[in-house]
Amino acid sequence: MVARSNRVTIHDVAKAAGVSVSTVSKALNDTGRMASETREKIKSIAAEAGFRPNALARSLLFNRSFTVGLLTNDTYGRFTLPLMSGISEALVDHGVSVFLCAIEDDPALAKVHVDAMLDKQVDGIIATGKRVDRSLPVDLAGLPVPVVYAFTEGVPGSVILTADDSDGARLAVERLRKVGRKRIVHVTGPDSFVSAVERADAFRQAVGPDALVMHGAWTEAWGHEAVAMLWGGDKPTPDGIFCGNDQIARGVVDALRERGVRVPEDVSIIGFDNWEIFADQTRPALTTVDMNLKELGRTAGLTILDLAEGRAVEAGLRKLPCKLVVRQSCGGDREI
Amino acid sequence: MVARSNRVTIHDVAKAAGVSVSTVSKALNDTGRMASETREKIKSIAAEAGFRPNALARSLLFNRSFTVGLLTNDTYGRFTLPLMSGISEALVDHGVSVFLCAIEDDPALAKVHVDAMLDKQVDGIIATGKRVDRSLPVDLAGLPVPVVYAFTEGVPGSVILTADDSDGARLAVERLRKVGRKRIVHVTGPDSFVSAVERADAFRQAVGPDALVMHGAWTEAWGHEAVAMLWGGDKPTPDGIFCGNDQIARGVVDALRERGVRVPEDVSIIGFDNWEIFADQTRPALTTVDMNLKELGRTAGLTILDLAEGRAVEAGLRKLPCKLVVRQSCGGDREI
DNA sequence: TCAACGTGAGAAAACGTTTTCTCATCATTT
DNA sequence: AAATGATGAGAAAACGTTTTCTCACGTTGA
Repeated sequence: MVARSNRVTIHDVAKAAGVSVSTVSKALNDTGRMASETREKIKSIAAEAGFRPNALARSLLFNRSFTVGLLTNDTYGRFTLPLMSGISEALVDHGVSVFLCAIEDDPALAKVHVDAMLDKQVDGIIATGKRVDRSLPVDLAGLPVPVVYAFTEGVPGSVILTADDSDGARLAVERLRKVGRKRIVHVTGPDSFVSAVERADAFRQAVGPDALVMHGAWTEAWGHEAVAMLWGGDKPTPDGIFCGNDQIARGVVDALRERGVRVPEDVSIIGFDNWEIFADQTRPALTTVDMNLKELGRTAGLTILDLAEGRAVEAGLRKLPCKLVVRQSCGGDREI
Repeated sequence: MVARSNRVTIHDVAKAAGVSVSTVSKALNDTGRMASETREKIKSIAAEAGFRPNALARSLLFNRSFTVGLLTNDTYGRFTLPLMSGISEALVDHGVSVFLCAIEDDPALAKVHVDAMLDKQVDGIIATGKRVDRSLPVDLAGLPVPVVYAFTEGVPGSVILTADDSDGARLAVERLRKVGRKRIVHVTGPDSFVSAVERADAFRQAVGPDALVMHGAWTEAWGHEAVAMLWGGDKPTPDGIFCGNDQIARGVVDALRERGVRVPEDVSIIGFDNWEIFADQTRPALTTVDMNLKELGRTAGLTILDLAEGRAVEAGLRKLPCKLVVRQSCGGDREI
């Protein structure tokens, strides 16, 4: 047929132990009946030979590949990597490995990857992306394996996991209040993003009816611009700014410094995302909302496992809480 | 044994077509002898039934899983993601999927993942990391599958792929010269990094014996600090700065702006890494050296495939050329 | 008319496991 | 002494493919 490798199989162990393969299998799996002496002998011979069962053969038998696919169009990895990390962490204990497929918004490529995963009999597929209000360029409904959507739009009736944006906004406002801020504004991304809108709504709810929300791009430049607008007029300037992401926050902090406004003494800043490369490098380092993506990944992994093993899982959208990561940009970080 | 799935197998097709499984197999693979009429009929029946061969079964037979493992300790994904993207792109045409395993510098975790990959009969393993002069916390020598090291330290005698740091430095200096710069300095990371040293050496080679190289941290803060040092004394200030990464470059650009020094009119800046989130967001946007990590990934993928299929591959360190990505921070970007 | 040959298609083995079933042996009970 | 039961271990089937071998049948040539 084809060149055989030299890996040691259960047959080799059987031969070495002078027993049948069935006996070896039962010995190693602690099943069946046999003299405990035989069992131990076989175990030691197998260990010595470095025998490890071929997972492919077991998969074929059990119809379980102990493999899941992670499909993403987030080429940057901004959201995918923490998620992946959580998934992997949750599943490695169960002997499950993860196929990562980056599909770059290309429907044809997506289909190729999905088919390849299906052919390899993945136990399930986790779909993720870079926005919760956009779906991947491929239809995952009606697949012969379970699907979980994490941080991306999913079809109705499916399991969808996402971060609770409202919770994140509440956390931020709560903190700003706690450090004594009264005039709080929200500088965030475009209102075409559901996330931005949800946070803005929760922000208004928490701050009050006349709360100011400024929509713009998700960029540092918009942070600068927003500061120019806020400090440029003759209205009273804010003493607390909740930013829609860490890049905007970075822009805001830099712009304030250029104006001689002190952060956090004069104004408290809170970001969103906890993208460490920004949050940590900004001076002062950003206090920011963390979406707990790793935890989200862990949940996604365990959910797909439940599904794969036939346990019932409640369908629908499930929002996981955020957490606040306290650094210096908001103040109050020493009080603890 | 276990719950069977309802996937359509070759047996189902055979039954539907009223022939034997061997005939179906030969029909679909265009092998063997049979009436072309039979062949076509079987093909159409298979297509209609949506038959796709179970890759697990083929793998078992061929001793090839069409699967490779990517092992990384770069949790950030700064280097791993472009690499992964290239690997995947190169291999998807060959029906090969990629297991991604993030091992976070944990030897035990690494071993677990490697064992899991081996059990699943991966055709090869690609190791990668965050530095070319550090190795992963696991010994990959003597594995029963081929290993390729990409952007991480590998054992002697193995295949090691990395970016050509010297080439990158030469590219940068060449460009600075081309836009007319005479007093060029290099602000880079710690000299404990082989990459930093290699680039520094190539820089000196290109600029001349009295070239100034400043080692510091890989941070924006160091960029600021370096500018303070360069502009703080009474020596002539440089008119071109080659930075060791984009974060330093960002710091340098910001510090210069604060001093009223114009970029690129007065001073040309070139970064390293082409980390778009920095390079693109800096004002002016950074001209920077790109290590071609995606191409490196592609090469790594094809190499592991060669190895897996028994083709000879020359062992040793192979350095792939960099490329310069021209934006605005160096000037000369309109001349083209 | 008979041998040689070509053609179409199926049977069976193989890949490496696990599990069910069967069976031989030996000890215990009547 | 014969029947029963417990114990230890192996044979075989199964998972879904591919490939080699075999064979029946029909055609061609002498």
